[in-house]
Amino acid sequence: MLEKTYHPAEVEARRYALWEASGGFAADPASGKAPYTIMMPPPNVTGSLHMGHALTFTLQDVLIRYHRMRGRDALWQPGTDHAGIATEIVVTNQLAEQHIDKRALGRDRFIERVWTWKEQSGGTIVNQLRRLGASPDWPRERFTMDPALAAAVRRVFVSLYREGLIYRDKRLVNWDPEMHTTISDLEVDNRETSGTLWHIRYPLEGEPGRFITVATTRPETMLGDTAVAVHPDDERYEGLVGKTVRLPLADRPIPIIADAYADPKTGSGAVKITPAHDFNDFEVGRRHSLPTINIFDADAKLNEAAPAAYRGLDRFAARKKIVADLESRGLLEKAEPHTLTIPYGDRSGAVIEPWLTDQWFCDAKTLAAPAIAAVESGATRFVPRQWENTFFEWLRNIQPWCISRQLWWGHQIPAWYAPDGSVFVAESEAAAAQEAAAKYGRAVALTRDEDVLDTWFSSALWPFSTLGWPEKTPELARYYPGDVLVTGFDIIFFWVARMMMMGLHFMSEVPFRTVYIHALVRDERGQKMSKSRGNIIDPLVLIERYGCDALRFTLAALAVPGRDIKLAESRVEGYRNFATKLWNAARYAQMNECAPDAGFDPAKCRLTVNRWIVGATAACARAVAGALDSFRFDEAANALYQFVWGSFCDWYLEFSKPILSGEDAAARAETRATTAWVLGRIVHLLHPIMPFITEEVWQQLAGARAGMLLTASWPDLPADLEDAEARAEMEWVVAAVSAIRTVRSEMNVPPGARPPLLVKDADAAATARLERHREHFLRLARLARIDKVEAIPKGAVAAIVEGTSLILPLGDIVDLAREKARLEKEIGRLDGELARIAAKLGNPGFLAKAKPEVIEEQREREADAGRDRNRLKAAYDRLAAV
RNA sequence: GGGCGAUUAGCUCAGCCGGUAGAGCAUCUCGUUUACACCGAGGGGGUCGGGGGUUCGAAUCCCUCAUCGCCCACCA
Repeated sequence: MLEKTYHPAEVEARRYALWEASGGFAADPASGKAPYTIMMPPPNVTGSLHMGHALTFTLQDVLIRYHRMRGRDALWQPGTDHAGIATEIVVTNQLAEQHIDKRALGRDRFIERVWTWKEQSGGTIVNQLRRLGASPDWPRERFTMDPALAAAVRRVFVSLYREGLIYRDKRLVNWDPEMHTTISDLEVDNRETSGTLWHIRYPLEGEPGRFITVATTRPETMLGDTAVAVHPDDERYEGLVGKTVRLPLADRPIPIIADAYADPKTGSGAVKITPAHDFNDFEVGRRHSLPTINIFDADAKLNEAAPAAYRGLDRFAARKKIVADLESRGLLEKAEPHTLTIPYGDRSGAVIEPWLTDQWFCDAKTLAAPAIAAVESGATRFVPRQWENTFFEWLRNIQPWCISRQLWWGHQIPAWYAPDGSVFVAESEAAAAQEAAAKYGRAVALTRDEDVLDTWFSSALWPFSTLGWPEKTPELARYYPGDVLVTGFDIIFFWVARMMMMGLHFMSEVPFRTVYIHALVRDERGQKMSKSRGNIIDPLVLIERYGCDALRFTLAALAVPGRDIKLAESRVEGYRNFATKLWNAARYAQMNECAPDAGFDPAKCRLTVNRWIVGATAACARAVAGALDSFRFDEAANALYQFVWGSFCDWYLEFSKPILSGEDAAARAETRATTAWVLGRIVHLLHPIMPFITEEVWQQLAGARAGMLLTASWPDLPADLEDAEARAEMEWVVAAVSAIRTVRSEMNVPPGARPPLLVKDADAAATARLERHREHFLRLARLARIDKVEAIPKGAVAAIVEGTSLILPLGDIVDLAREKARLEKEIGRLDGELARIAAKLGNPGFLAKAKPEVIEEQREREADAGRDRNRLKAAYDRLAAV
């Protein structure tokens, strides 16, 4: 017997353990079924579940459960990411709390610490995924630093290096002076800030008293200036080009050059050029073969290239001092407020410094071309489609990808240097040594490159490295390419684009056919959830409060394509109520001995209600499958909600009551079997979204022999179960009952009173229907506190007038005055409608241009309204005569 | 500076290949009916952001303005 209330926590723990132990999550390469693959975006190994995870993993789990039920060999490949910089920051901070300095500890011992931390906390996120009901193939779980995945990384690196697609170069990079590492353009967070624009006078050499004024937001970088640029067409500076200025403070001569980069409309029109510390200036410097003077060290403190007075100062302290010194020398023309964007490291929060260093780069432009082509050709398609533009936009303007990081935690770059600086890139030290020996004719001492690779380099390989690549495994042949990638738009660049590039390059095939991009989860006011705002909703708290199924259903119902999700807790509560409703419906079925009957054939039902609910179930199944096939999780959820609550519970179960307590044994049996059958279909259809409660209900109703829903078959119901006749009849009854209820509430019947209700002017068909469903009418009418429902044939008006209460066909009232007023109003409304329709039908434009069926529809509407109007007028006249 | 999205009932949102405005929550009224008060029945509440256009007809298509949000960008 089902308990009186549903206890999510207990059921979830028990059911999950049974599922996992059953092996039902596992893909089976030997099954002979068509594969269906989803690569799980690996969460950070040290992370914990937030609402974004809850959304993305719920949607993935819905898809994987659905397709598993549809008979596919479903592989949901799980795993975690080592998250280089994020993890290194966490562990470094932990060490700092224990007053341990990372550098003092040394590389090897630091990495040991990280592995220890990973062992301790690495299980958190995967266990939280279990709380969410996720059903990936756990035994296949991978970690981006697994030996096999590390081998794949080395193979890819070496291979791209030999093709010339990975190279070492000295360029300006984004340098994080706190973490002491480079980061890629994508990891830079540009924030608008209010600052100051300083106008500085640079004295012209040999012309005392003459200056050229430059404007800058970063005066400290002037110490690295190697030119001043003006626009070639700028008349103000005609004649100055080619002259020399004396760079203040540094006291160096630098040339005035002409370059179109200088915008006459901006600042003073003359711009200082600091090739070593500004991306634009770097380009200008290249064009004019200017020297680059690097004035910062790795901490972004001024180095020995700066005048002695500034050496060792932090860049911000130096700025203050330089501004003060310029002012005291009368070289500061003015300082004005100015908004500018300042680059921050998205992980460390430090202000990023453009810095000239040797780094490893990946030729993203070359790799991007096939990725662009694949989306253009439709080999991979985005849902919603509009994200393809975002994808194209970025890939078409892609810059070289800086892949080296000066971190310790990550895949160390497989490059070794000989004493003369020659580099040997190989998959192992032995192989590098061999190459070196071949070159020098003797063994030489090699030192390995200290740097590690960008985290996203290894995650870019995820779709094939997890399947065993570069080995030719059966899994690789079977599960690549994946069917769908589910992820948020925020990592289209970081991850999706790079998987496309690597997948196409190494597998000659896209990594996935469809990319489903979901929105961000925000709070109910539309704010992004963040720790600093304090508006984080913890999915685990919601799970504890309302149950996992309620949370999953909420996320599915709110997953409207292309729109952010504003999560209101009241929604979760509402769907918790929905779960309770389902539970109680199951209890009702159980109390009434509605047991599943293997011999039940839904096509053979005789009672109208049963034929109707069978058809409605089939329609619901069709709607849910159609919605899930097109990633409309919201439509699937809503179709189920409406059907279960609106059709099954509100109408069907109420209808079943008089039958089940009635005399007709055959009708009782059929209704019991139908109820059990429909409930069975419901838990199947609902299972992908609400796995726990459906499994529990199914197991308790059908018994263990029936097998788990997890591995059950999707109920594809034949369309011919949808019985138009039964549906029409039920629609009539539903409309009739609704009308009766309305009437009752409009009659102002005192509380507690149970008036009779007379259905007036009933024609033969209506009378027959009312008789056929008499018990149902009575039962449902009693819900409206009405005890007697009678049909009164046409013409029996006198009886009505003497009666206590009555209604017109499907719902009008009776107290004479009220009734007259109501009729007047209704007739007026119909007159208005008739006038509008007549105007329409008298409009030549309408007749000429509207579709024939629309015109026909208007004619029918006119005829209906006309009939209604005449009937009401007749009724009114009769009432008026009384 | 470019691009994208949003603006519909008090709140959160559907509807948008044009044809009489919908749901959930909230609110109000009624209700001890043998699954469920995490319930049932019913009601009130919207000139679909403003303006213009196309059309017989626009929440739905086009233009424009306003407000909000996001992404990208090298502007001193």
